[in-house]
Amino acid sequence: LNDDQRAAVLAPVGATRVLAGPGSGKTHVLIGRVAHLIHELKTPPREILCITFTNKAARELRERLRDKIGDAAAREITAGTFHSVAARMLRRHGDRIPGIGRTGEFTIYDADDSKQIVQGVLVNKFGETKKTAQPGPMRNWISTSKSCPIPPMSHERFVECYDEYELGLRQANAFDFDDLLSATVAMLEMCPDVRSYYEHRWSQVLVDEFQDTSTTQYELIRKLSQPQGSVFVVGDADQAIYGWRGAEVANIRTQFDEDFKDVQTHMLTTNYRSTATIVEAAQAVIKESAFPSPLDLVANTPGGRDVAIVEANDDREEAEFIALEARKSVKEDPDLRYSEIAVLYRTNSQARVLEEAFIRAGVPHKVIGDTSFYGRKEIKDMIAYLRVVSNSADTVSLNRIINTPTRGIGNSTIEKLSAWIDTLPKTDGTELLPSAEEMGLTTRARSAVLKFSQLMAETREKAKSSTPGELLEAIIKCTGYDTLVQDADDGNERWAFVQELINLAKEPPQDIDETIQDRVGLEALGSFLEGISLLTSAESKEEEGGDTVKLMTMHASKGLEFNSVFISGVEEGLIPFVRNGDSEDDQDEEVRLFYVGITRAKRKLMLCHARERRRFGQSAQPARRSFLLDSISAMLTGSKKPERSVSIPSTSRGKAT
DNA sequence: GCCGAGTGCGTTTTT
DNA sequence: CGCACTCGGC
Ligand SMILES: Nc1ncnc2c1ncn2[C@@H]1O[C@H](COP(=O)(O)OP(=O)(O)OP(=O)(O)O)[C@@H](O)[C@H]1O
Repeated sequence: LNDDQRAAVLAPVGATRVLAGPGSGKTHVLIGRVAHLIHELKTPPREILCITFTNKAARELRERLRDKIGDAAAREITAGTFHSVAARMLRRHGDRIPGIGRTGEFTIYDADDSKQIVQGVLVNKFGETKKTAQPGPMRNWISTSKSCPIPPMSHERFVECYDEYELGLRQANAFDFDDLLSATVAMLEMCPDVRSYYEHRWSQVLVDEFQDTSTTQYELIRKLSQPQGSVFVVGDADQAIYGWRGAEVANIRTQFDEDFKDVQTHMLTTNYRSTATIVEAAQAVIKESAFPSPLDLVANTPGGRDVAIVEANDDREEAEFIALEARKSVKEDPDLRYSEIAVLYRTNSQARVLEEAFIRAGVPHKVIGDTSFYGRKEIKDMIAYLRVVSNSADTVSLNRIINTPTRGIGNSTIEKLSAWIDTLPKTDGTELLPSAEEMGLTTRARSAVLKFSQLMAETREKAKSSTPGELLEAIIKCTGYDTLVQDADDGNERWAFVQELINLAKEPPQDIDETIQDRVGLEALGSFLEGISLLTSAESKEEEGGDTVKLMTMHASKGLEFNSVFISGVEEGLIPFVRNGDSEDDQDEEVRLFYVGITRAKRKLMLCHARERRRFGQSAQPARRSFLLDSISAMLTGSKKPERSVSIPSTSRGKAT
């Protein structure tokens, strides 16, 4: 550690703010701080809470702490994202919130699940038809008004729908993503005993990537850091890139200073990651920001010819260049591994061309942030089964699987069934399935329903002594889902996905602390489902994915570092991304995003752009290189290290048209 | 209930 | 262009 880093680590207990430029070693400081708390200040490890941006970052933090503070202590520390930590708090104590109407088995609803609830509201309460209902915009509005301190304009109808939606969630014993944070804050406000518990449970709170915290998250930190006000936040306003989803840069800039007592601020400005040329390029970019932070970054490594601007004729050639260049650099440098190379882009849609090029070139690669696995029908079905077992009130999931595979419970039966349920006295929903005896259905439909409810009852019984994986295997067998999948045309492929999920469900659960946990039973099932709901784009099925080039958005690259970085599509309109009705703040965030991308590179940076790019499918649109490259290019030519400008000649690669 | 053909629409970033 | 979703025929 250098002097500044050490000073931050050794800061007295209280409110500490560390402004850490890219590559300045904020991870080291965080780890050093935890070790200091434990070793010097004798903080019990279990009283330490670390909030990270992804769960992967949390695991890595714990891993690196293991060497410093030992295995036992590392396990006891709580480390996770805001959402994971909040979910955990709600499971344990959420039922104490007056009128909350949820149990510890609540399901976490993602945007799709929420949309289903909204759809139900629009159709059943607002007289919309299945076709006319537009749940999407309504759900977005609800979500923003939940997480926004100043709710957006509210039409009457929205407010009414909001209330019905809330009711729907409650009846389903579910929270949506936004609720996880707001309900937790409400819990701490309304339940003094719970608040007191957590204040003692976590006496030391540390937050990474503080520049991207939302108002609600900040509120949570304020509450948890009481009564000592002992909180250690680390971040960099220049790397704030999540304003569009409610993050407030003001939290790190000014709010923290105002709200906490005697704040000590430390600045880390030595960049240990990148060569001087890369740091200069980054600075040339952040100069374009209207509100740069006061940090003045200094490189620790001399620069060379390690930044290049590359022009290609079109997006395909750009992609091909990147794939071949990646292969070449690994061939030429025996120390360079594919996993030390990253390709960054602005939009996920760019991944396709790039991936195609990597496949053609035979270069091992992995697209990070690809959530299509969990979007697959068979995977969603399996998860829905598990959810219903875990939380029988989960109507969205129940609707999904009640007739999958088909078992004679069609739409009309479901309608009659739910009409019948509405006539029943309100229950908490848990008795919903087993008591299907007296409803007015045909004998056939009734026996189908009874058989199903019996199946679910048995499965729930089995869940008490099974791991999620074993349970899943049992469900697949007794529902006949295996034959359903295997008999399909693409059965083998789809069955492989199911197998993958089973394997995942057999792995030991990963939690925000690693103290002993049951591997069987309903609680283990709940953890498994929660883990899936709260997966971040950084996490994937096969961890890390071996020695492969990583393809991801610049957003997903936050906090990572690579020997070589390619940035694809540095063109007007794409980087920085321009949409109509953009505010100045929005454009500033685009500049910061590019800054984040650039500063991921350790030794080599290639900024690529194409002269034309296919938008979606059809016409190739002409493209100009981004103005953000102008200052970099000027800086490269101005110095003694001339820009290694590469232009790719048109290839004669025949397009079979 | 299932499957295939046809239609319409979309690309900003994600917990 | 590719996909998600609908509708009509079986
Ligand atoms: N005192 C030091 N001496 C040498 N190398 C260091 C020192 N501190 C940090 N590093 C190295 O600097 C690199 C960047 O560290 P780290 O990942 O913590 O950056 P960071 O501050 O989190 O950056 P960012 O904000 O961009 O994510 C790492 O490779 C780390 O090993």
